[in-house]
Amino acid sequence: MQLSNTSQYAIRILAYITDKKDLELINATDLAEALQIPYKFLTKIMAELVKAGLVESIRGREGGYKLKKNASEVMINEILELFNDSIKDDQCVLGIGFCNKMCKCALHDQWREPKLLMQKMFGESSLEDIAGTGCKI
Amino acid sequence: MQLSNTSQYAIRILAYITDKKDLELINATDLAEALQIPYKFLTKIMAELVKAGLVESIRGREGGYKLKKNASEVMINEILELFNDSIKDDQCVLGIGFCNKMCKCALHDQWREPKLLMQKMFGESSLEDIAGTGCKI
DNA sequence: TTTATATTCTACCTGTAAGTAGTAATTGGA
DNA sequence: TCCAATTACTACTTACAGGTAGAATATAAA
Repeated sequence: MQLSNTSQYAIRILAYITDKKDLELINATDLAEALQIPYKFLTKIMAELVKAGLVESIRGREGGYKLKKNASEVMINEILELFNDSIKDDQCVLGIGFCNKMCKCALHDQWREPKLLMQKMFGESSLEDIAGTGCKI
Repeated sequence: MQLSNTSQYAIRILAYITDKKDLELINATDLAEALQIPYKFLTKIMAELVKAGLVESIRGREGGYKLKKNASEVMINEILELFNDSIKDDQCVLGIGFCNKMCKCALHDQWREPKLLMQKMFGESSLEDIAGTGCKI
């Protein structure tokens, strides 16, 4: 009942970059240090974020990363979808692929409300919304 | 953002046994068939449920399984704990072991309410409560 | 006592997420 | 031009959940 490490890292990385938007570029070494994410694993995630168009990268000396989209337009859910971690409507707590309106699992109705809250949380929070809050790691 | 397959199977198995409590014993073959769980994997889970004291097993011909505790006294959460799948108070959506009151992650406050709902759902629903509801698989 | 039907135990296989290693490609500055 | 700093790419390793295989053990019935 947790997001994957990769998704959690990705959200934290993007929130951090958003928060530091006064800096033109942030490089992988600084990100890994600040967010306590293994450097090599971080660069792997960054490459996916670049490929997905969320982040722009500048290679070579003095290079680094910056947000490509407006932080207020990037919802958390968009990040989760990249890593197949978003909460689908037909996904249920005892589902394993079986659960639907015809054949409800035993916790189907109780699961509805927390699921909706989580979907709302991920669907309506933008990077800008979460960037300033709380600790950075 | 899902329970492990093992936990989901375990809950469904126990709910099914609860629902069939008029039968004295149910064997692994019937459970696997009825719940569409791979037989060998099911027997592995059953052995854990027996060891945990939730289920009693009778070996040999005409053997099988039955609930050992009263179905109204077994909360879903007790099952989840067996498979390290229960929702801990200090577990957070972006946590990875970091999140606490001193250093909140960016979604800490938004996570509170769905987490409480899930804890309530798992902590206050007994096998008896869920046994009759919905489809069996 | 033998046999068929059960659970139990130990070991293995498989797929995937997480993480690591090394090298290639790019680029600004000395 | 050359070097150092940077991202990108490819491949590998590790850990673990999920699942499988086969033999051991137990027991009721014939």
